[in-house]
Amino acid sequence: MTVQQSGRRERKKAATRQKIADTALRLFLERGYDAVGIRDVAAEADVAVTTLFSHFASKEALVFEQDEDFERRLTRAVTDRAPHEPLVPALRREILALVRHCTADSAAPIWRMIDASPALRKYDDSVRLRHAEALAAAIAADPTLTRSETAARTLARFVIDAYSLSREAPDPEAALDEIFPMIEAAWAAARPPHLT
Amino acid sequence: MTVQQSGRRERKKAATRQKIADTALRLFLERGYDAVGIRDVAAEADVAVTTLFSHFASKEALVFEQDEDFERRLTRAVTDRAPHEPLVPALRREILALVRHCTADSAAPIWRMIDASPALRKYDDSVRLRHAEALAAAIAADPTLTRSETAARTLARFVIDAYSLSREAPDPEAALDEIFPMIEAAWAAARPPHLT
DNA sequence: AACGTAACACTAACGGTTAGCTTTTCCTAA
DNA sequence: TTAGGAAAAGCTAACCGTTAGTGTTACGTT
Repeated sequence: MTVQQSGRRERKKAATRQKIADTALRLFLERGYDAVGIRDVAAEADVAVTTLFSHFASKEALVFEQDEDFERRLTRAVTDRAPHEPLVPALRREILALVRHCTADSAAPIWRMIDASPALRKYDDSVRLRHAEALAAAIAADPTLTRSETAARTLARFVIDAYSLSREAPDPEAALDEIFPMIEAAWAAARPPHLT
Repeated sequence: MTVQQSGRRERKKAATRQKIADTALRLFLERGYDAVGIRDVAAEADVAVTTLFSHFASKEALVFEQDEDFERRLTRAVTDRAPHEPLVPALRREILALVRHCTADSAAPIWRMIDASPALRKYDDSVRLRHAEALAAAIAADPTLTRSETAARTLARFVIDAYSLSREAPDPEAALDEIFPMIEAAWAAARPPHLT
């Protein structure tokens, strides 16, 4: 049983992970994602290739280092909202915040790089689907919502679609203004679950 | 200028492509997707590895050989529907047909294989997104639909979501019965485009 | 102080994919 | 009919992400 660690080990591990991520992002932005190899990143971060892969599951994952934050924020928008606050407006607020975060000037070079690389775009797609599943689980777990599993999953997909479509739109916030009324209507039309 | 070919070349090319696809699918189903290498497929189909990759962009593409059919059927459901037939019911009919096609017993082993392989699932996700874009373009091009570009893209995503969610559901057709009323409501709530 | 183990390193390989180049096969225009 | 052009296919050799196998170091515990 491992209990009560002083923390040096954990801190060193976190530092290694961060150094790898920082180095990777810097090299990718300097030379382009495709022009930088895993061996380059490992050498520049002064770690072994195997160490790099013990911290990140793939080369693409180096770019999406903080996607767990994204997922947590989404599910918390469901679970931590004020009592009796309607679901969809809460999700809309969170998606708006996330879209603003992604379209901020500081994040622009990263997203330009992602858009330029088919591998990264594909990875982003699959990440979004994972987030949709997590969101669906959070929605389905809310006892105040009397909707079926299928409706929960559907709403989750639609909300993630809103995020993705908004990011791609020329005017992201205007796109959200257009998409979320559609989602509201869809959610209102969702049937309650069958009681068997 | 190249014009008027007898067709032997094209037929041979199509035959080679088909032989590769058939061999690949057979080997994948016999031994498992991960257990069969590209070199195995090429050898068994009696072609060079480079030839294989001149017909298929990736190993995963071997499994999704006919995804262009899928895309064509979707866009035609929009463009070839009866005059003044409402859009969403037409799409619903087509999605239902496609879901039935995928969940038929004959297709079951293939989809079991896809579900078992993360690489194939990921590829399927990206294929669906491509189809959503094609569908969005078809919807946006219909002059009888007075909706914005964003609304068209949103509807396309929702429809593709319906397909994907339905395929994964325990009762696919019941899922469609639940999801499409939501899509109807969303489409009804979509704003007409701004006239500038 | 000694042991267990998590983190990291090293080498070598595997498997998908591509570049570079040659050969074969088909089409067409003289 | 044939010569020339080009598409299709072939071969070799490599690139690059990723992993297996096997130590080694550094930390935490007993």
